Amino acid sequence: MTSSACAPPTLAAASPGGPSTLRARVLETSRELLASGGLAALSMREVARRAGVTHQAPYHHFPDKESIVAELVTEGFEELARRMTCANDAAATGGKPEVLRRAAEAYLGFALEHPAVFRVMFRPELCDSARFPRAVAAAERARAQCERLVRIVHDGRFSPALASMHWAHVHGLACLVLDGPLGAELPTEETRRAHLMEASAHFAALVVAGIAALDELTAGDLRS
Amino acid sequence: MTSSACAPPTLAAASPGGPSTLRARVLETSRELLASGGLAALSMREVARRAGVTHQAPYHHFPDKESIVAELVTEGFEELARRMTCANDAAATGGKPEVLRRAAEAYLGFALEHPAVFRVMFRPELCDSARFPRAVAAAERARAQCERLVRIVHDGRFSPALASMHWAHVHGLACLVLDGPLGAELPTEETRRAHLMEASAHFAALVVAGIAALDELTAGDLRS
DNA sequence: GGTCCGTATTGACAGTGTCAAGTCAATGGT
DNA sequence: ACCATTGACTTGACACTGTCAATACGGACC
Repeated sequence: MTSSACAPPTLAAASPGGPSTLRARVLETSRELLASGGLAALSMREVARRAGVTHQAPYHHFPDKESIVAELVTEGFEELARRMTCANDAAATGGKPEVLRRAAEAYLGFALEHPAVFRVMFRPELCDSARFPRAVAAAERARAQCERLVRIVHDGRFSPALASMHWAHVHGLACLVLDGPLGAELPTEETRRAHLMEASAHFAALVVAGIAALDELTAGDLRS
Repeated sequence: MTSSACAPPTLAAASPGGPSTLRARVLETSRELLASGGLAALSMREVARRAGVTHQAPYHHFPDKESIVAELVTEGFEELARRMTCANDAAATGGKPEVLRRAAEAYLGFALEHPAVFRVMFRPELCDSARFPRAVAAAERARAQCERLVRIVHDGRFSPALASMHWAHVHGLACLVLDGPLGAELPTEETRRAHLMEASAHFAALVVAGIAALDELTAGDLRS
């Protein structure tokens, strides 16, 4: 319905009939606990309990709790990067507002569909970057797509501050609706999506119009 | 240097020579622990230890840990609302870009100067809104200032989505620099502030130019 | 003087993450 | 065919957490 292009894998990857190895089951259960009760509910011992093993069994597949979280974070950033890449790949079709709309939909769609994972992805203290280079690499890939978007929308121009502006727009919207005051007022995922896309449309319209106006202005300066 | 107007109270309020009552000392110690080691370091027992009392003494002033966090969150939103009010009060002087700059400086300045409190303020699971109406009231006050800003910048026009767009801009920047990839690259508070204000200046310029351009356009439509 | 109440203490309980051994089955080399 | 090794898992412990319950102290008030 929303976007049929690109590969469609979800976050809970792999085995369809139910994971057989304990490692996979630990990850699966961790995802469930994280999604249902937040990070507070994700406990080593509860994971082991639900997996039907002793409280130490998971330690043979993950050295500590942080490693499980890091795995989920990595998966999250990979999926996010995938969605953003997918949105940017379609940039040839549609004008700048449409390009921005698709990028926002990718980012916000991920945040709305995987809120618990999204939250954990941006808590660096939970996932030491030195210990888990795969996670930062995946995050880097997502960020590269943000930079690509900037060049598309700003006619090849780029600056770190410009990239931050765009990233902050979608990221701020996601945070506000997940953990901010907006969350309480917009209970269902549909109303959230609608509100976020409306805010994002305002942003896109103003930015695109602003770019054109400022370009016109500097062009005028050069002409005079 | 930055802003001399309005009242200048910091977050660590009250008694100057060192708090005498245990309640005040608990709050003070909690602030320190939160600032130094994040929420993981804020433990009831550690607070009691540092205050030189038994592990149960703090319970006579706060029914549980959540109440301490809620108090810090409330203080945080009050200070944030104060800064935003202060910035908006100066809206008479300066054009729209300057108004937006001051608002961004208020929000981002608070986030940069009190990062640990800021983070906790946007974790609703830590501070049940039903139990702590004072916290939500303070948050509401901050939000009202955001709406005031929207009306100032958009010539009296207002919509929830527009407000979300503006709030998301500053909030997203703050989150990215505190917990996102920007945090790792911008180590000092000064470089962070500079980068954020540059990104915010881009936003202000594009939005203001965009508003003017879109107004021009609809005016043209009416004329034709 | 006696009573009450707010403050603080001591002790316990369940829960957590994690370390250290121990059990047991499969595997691979000689 | 035997034996050593390795990996997966269990059992048991430790330190730490938040919180409940019962207890002691000390001043205020009647």
